[in-house]
Amino acid sequence: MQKEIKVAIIEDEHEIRQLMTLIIDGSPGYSCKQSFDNCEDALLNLAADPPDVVLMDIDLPGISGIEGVRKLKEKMPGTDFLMLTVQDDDESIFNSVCVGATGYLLKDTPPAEILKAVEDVNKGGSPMSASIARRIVSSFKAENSTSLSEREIEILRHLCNGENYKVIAEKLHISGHTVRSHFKNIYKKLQVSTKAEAVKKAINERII
Amino acid sequence: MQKEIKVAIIEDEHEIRQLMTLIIDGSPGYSCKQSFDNCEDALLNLAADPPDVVLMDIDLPGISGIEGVRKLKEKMPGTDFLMLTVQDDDESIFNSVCVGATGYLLKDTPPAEILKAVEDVNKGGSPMSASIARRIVSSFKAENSTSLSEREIEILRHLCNGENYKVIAEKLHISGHTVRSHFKNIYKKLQVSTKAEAVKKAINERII
DNA sequence: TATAGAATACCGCATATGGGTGATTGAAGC
DNA sequence: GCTTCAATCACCCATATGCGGTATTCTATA
Repeated sequence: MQKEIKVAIIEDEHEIRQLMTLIIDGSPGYSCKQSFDNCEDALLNLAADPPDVVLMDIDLPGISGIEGVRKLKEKMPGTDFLMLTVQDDDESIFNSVCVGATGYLLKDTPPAEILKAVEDVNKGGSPMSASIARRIVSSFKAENSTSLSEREIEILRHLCNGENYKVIAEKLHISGHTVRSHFKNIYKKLQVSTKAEAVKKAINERII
Repeated sequence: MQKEIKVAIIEDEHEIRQLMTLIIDGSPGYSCKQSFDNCEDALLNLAADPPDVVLMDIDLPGISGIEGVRKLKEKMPGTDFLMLTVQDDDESIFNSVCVGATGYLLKDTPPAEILKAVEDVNKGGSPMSASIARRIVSSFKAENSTSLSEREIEILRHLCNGENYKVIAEKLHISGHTVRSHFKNIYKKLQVSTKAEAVKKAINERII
């Protein structure tokens, strides 16, 4: 058997924290010697003996779990963070993974699956509750069908590289006037009126 | 028990296809009455009786599995696609989820887990092999270290909404001059020189 | 306490940009 | 043969933008 997986818990509700601690510490292959009811204490004490995996709640008094991951991750880059929360809104999910959480479980996850998730994280995976995974995967899906012509997409691509009309015109061997005409049509089709919006839309809708 | 989950397989290797068909069709709660060794045939026949889940290989003769998902998804928007492939490069993974695959398994996944994944997909999840999930989650992680101040990030956010200096100034109750000063600093820090580039960088590096 | 950085504010200048309008050409489709 | 549309080019005008400066205030933090 491999080395025991060292787990820490940050969770403000005593009952849940104690229950989780008991479950983890009582399971062979896992240990949980550190638990906190807020991020501030964790920030002061956790880095002294970094765990392999941290189970992190989001709705905490003081520093939120998301902010906590960001700060703790700096001190313990080798530790994986697994969110364990009731929050299932997009903002919480995406902010969590953006700051470095490697997994995201909802609190209705049965204990056996939480243990499996901890092991999974430790092995290099990213366990997520089914609905969370779906949302993350869906976020990649292209919302196709913007009726931009080939040429317009080409120009949009140049725009995204920060090139101005003149440069684009030179690269495409057309006049600046033409580039501007294309831009006007692109703006109309994308329903925007500035370069900034066009770039945003181009990236978010994966046109480019 | 719920309705049987109807599964279809698209996989060019006969042995694997037959084996998978047998495993799925032989498992209670699952049926597999349709299997193809290429996307072309699937495109002609599958939509007549859309399955719940399609297990899709990527490396196929003719139309690739990724292109196949894109085309089939148009015809059968209610069907979920689960990639089952040896390809574990970033391009395959991200292209798959971008065209609409809802799960991604590597071929070394044991049959029991494949069955579980099919069920998971059908329930609204997005099963992924551990290393795949990690890669997708990691793709969100902000490569921090853009030392933008809070205020600068706030201004960048407004920029991404297509607002110009004047509008941003009004919204933040500061003068246009100040907004422009902030922009200068933002450009310096991001090493860009236009709004378009700034927006691109802001989105790609998830600063906003 | 000294220093750095953040946020604020201002000036001037050359150029880029967005809006409006209009025209020609060639290929695709009816 | 006619229509439509993408692609090309053109002009006018008001404003926005990027770049070069300079300066004050406040707050961390070394």
